[in-house]
Amino acid sequence: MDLLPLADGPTPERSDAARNREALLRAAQELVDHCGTDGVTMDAVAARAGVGKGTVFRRFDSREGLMAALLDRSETAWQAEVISGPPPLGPGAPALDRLLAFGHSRMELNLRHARLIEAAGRAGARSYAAESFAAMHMRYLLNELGVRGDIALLAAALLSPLEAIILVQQTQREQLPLDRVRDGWDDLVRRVIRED
Amino acid sequence: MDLLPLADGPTPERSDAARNREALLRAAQELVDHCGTDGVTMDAVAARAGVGKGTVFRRFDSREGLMAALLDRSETAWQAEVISGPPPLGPGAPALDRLLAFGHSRMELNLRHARLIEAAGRAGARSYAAESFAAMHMRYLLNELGVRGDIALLAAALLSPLEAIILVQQTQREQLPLDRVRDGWDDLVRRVIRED
DNA sequence: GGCTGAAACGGACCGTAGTCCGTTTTTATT
DNA sequence: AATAAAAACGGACTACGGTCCGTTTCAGCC
Repeated sequence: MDLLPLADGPTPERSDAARNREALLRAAQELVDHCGTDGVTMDAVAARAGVGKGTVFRRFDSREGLMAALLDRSETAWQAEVISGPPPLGPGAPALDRLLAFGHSRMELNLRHARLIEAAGRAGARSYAAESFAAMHMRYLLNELGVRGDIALLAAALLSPLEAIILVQQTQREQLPLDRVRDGWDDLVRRVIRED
Repeated sequence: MDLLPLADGPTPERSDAARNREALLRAAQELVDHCGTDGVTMDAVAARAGVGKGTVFRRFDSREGLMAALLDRSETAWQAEVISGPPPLGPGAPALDRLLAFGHSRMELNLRHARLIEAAGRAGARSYAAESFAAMHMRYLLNELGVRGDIALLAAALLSPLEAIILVQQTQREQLPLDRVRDGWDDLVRRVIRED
């Protein structure tokens, strides 16, 4: 028999490629921290990582892809909290409490990374995609609550107002206090899930 | 006494400026029609309108601003329908019927202009801004329905799922039938407005 | 170690958004 | 009609995202 592993998916990354990916992410993060999102030019990232510009594009496809990769780190950490962190965000609390905590937490996360999310454009569309973790978890919680109806669309409806672009509009341009926005979302949730 | 008119706002536009604005909008629209949104480069628009590139930026600030100006025309037509068109979108129908018609109509509009809206970026943020016509009308209808609570936020919550970026995700990437998305929104509305 | 093919690299190059400033046009005034 | 200030114009110029392709490096095999 041969030693080919059974479908290990796409070819594993070559060592220099992996090294450069790390260096590039590092460099990009540092640029975000020191110079803000606008300071993250592809040339600057390449230079700081000590590689050629072509390499940046080879690894991340586009500036948006690079931004999305940056986002992905905090997204992963957040997912871990939802899956196995302390309640009420993590498991152990009643479903409604978890749902509200989920929304509040998502709200904070999206606001904190608003500029990065914007810069990631469509590549940063990680909330509202049905296959996204956030959408799946939202559907799960709605199910737990015994909500009837088109769960997928209800989940999307509850996630939409948590999108960074909406929250920035409300809290920054319209100067609504975050508390009020949060309470408004809670109210929305209660209206959506209540029985007749 | 002097003849200064009482605050006629910002200086009126000079004749050549007005002429060029028209020519530019025309040129941009033609480029959208013939070459798609991507074909609308600032150089192409300037060339087709027979003016210099600097003029395009002077009139519209940025590519996003130009796209937003294009959008503004259909937006205005739509507003006219809502304000004075035939029911149920226009006045004369029961508030709930108007609200549902409003959502369906907005959904179609946003989907039809999805690419333009994306290209307009933040300048195309005409739906979810509280001062926007759509938000104001939504608040008005919710009031008519006697809905209690934070009307401004409820309006935003009902408008968010109608954003082009969400609808494109649902109908194109996830291949949900438009009917289903529409029904989902109707369901959301009924849940939100119903009394306890 | 040496070979080989595939993968990765790098940086010159291209297209486009946006800026800048010297020149031209408009409009109000006399 | 002449004049002058303000506004608008135009196109060369810059910076950045993205591509291309000749060169280099890696990994598996003898």
